[in-house]
Amino acid sequence: MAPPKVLMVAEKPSIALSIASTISGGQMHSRKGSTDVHEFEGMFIGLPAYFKVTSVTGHVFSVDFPAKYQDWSATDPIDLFQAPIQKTEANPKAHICRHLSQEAHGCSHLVLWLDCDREGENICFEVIQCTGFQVNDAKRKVHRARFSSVTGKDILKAMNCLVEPNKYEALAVDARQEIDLKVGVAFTRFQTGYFQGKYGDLDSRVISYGPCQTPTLGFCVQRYLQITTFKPEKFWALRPHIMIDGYELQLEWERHRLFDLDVALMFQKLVLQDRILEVTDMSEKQESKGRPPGLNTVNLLKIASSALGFGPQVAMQLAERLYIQGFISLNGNLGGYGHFHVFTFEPKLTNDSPRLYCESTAYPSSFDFKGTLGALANNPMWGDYVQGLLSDGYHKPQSGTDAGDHPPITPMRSANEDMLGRDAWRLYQYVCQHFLGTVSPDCKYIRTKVEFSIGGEFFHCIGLHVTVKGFTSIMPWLAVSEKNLPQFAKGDKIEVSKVELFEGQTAPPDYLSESELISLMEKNGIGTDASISAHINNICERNYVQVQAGRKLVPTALGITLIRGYQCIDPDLCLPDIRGFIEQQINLVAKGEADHSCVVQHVLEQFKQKYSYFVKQIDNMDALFEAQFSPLADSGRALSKCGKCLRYMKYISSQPSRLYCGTCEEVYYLPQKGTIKLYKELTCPLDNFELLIFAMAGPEGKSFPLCPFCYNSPPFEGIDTLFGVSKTSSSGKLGKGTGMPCFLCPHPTCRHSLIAQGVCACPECNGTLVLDPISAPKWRLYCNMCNCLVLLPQGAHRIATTRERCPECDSTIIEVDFNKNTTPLEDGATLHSGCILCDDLLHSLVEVKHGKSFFKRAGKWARARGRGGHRGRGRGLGKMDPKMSFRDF
DNA sequence: GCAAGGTC
Repeated sequence: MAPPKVLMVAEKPSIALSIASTISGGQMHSRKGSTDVHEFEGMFIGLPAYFKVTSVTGHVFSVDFPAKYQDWSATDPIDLFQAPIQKTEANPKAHICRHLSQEAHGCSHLVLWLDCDREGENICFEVIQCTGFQVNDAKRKVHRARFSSVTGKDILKAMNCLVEPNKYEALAVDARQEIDLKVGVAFTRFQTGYFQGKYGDLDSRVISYGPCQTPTLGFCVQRYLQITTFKPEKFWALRPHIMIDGYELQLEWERHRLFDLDVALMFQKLVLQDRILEVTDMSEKQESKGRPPGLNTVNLLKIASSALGFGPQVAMQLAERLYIQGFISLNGNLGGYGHFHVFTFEPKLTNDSPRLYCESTAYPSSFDFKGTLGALANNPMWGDYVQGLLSDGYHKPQSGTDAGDHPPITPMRSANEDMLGRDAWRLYQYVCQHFLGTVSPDCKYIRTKVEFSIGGEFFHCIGLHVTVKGFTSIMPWLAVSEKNLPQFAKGDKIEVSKVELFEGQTAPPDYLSESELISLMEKNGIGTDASISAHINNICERNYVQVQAGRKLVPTALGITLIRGYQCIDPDLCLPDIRGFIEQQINLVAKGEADHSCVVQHVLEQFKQKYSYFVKQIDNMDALFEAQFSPLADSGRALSKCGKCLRYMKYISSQPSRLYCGTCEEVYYLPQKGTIKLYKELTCPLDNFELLIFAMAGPEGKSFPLCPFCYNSPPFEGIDTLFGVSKTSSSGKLGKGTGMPCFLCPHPTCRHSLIAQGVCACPECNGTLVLDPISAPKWRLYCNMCNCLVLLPQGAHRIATTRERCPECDSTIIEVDFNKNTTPLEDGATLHSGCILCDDLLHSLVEVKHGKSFFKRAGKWARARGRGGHRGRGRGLGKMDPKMSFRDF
């Protein structure tokens, strides 16, 4: 009998590789798939077995509303609270579900190696669903491996005590997903619709709300408000100076500072009257500054922002690259674990008692410090320092304090600036310095305090003398600065040289730094180490805050107005506790103390009430918007004439760009990310609106006419392809700015429709090549569906479509008026019409240019393709297969 | 066009 097959699934490919390497001892066969699969023979529960180890890439599924709730105008957001939700594949193109189902075929055991956190537990059940295993099936068993790090020791330990996946924890994640989706989307749709329908200069595509992003913004605005409401106060401080051996020394006042000038003056007078300082006490204390604990993701992001000037998103990208290239290990959810730990697993380092590491700043007991140090020993930058550590003995790092079950970020390989590039090098350098810091001695110094009295007042000065630099020699920015004091003796009497009355003023705090924000988010449980950067990025992209010099976060008028609005309607909405509340509720589910659907119902009911109240009170928030923003009617410049009232509409250029008819109070969205202008005062034959020309950005961006009304409300049935549909969205959702330009319009007689401007079938897809009407003198056709471009005879005076069709291939006959200096026609004739496929002259003058790649099939490309019976994607642009996309007419 | 969470 063949040995049983065991399928093991990890959360990401790198962990699958580590697990397979460990269990197989490196003796495995790997093959490609949606994700790699590693196969080998071994023992499972005491019997021979055939193993297959593969992975997912994070969540397999994500939640969303069904299609009927996707139309913003047709759905009242309050209905979303009770709406059904559905799970769809998070990345349909990756076919992870199919992959798992195929790999599971014929397997009698499933071992779940997903990360040991709540999200991982949830992914376990996603995997179970894809594989077709059942949790309580005695014949095909499901096992959960619980590992605290991806080290050889922990992997083998987990293999030997497999448990069951925890349904409660998975359900808690389901609950969070549903709550976040419903609350976020309901508030976002409502406030977007409300405020964008009234104001023209909000400059944000969407006025989003979310239980993470909004409190994040709240922190920034809170600081802003502290600054603007700050009242400076004057204060005074007495500063006596003494001269010793020609050096002047300034003493600090025990009272620090006073806010009353008269009182300060009185003390100054007392001191001046006495004139003699007496040394009343001297103390020396041995103090130390501890070496840092291991580096975790959040701290790396903070340092990257505050010391290196990299935003969290950039820092994550740099770190990921360094990880992939094997220069550093990563912890948290960033990139997983280095294989380093697996392959250099040394039993002799593990004589510590076995222990679970729950802190992401703590190193696993099996961490190979010697190996890691050895890897850095030849580096010219800090090689000497490393040699010193290796010969004098490195120190055991501090145990960390942060939660999470991942080992710290450490260097893996030596590198120099040339290998990494400037930015990555700076980050890598920090990782190395930090790692070396964690295994260096603490910094030790002696702190001397000398106390004085004069005129009944007390003063002091402090001296610092470093005895052991320790880790500060590799992290010099943390060094304790030496401060020498002259020799004093108790009872010494010294004459003051002057008694300054320093006048100062209290100052407001600075804007919140990104690094402070990250700390606040971490402290309040807003986001995770992997998502913190996304939330910060979010509030920047939505134009709520701007990152200014020194990575300070300055809220915009929009950000401030939103938060002030929540504060006056329902402050809970922007407080960090809102996340805490959700978290605490789903914790009950995770612990099995409350039923999943009861909790979801309960939490949603509360948010629904908050939502209703918010909608009811929106006037209060609107009063703040009114004071800050301009009504649509006052915004923008007059552009196209409305076909209903025949008055000019206003073009609102701030995103989302749109037209607003003040008389009809209607908004017409436009295609986004391009320029728009009037199209010669031409009008749409259907509704009389003035046509516009939209030009997409870039030299190859197509330009096309559109009718503002038709674009938003396609006039014919069966227009299932629209312009501007998000390509990344699986459900083909419609959004602002999607619509029907003239090149998709099937109007039979309009000069600008697909019928009039279409020339022939696109060689790349099912679309139609249409004439770009304003492309002169670089005349071209573009596909109305994909990005295929065809260059027409260059420099022609005019190129236009005619109403005639080619008798051979049914393409539209085009008419070309060549420039008389460059005309290819005999006798200087300039006018020529024909089919671009069948007319030899025209055909020789066209080139296909598709995206960045440029190709031309030796002048006969179209025919060759047709005649050869080539069955590629779509139909060829050939005379044997010439059907146009308007064949339906 | 919308949330937050994985990871690529």
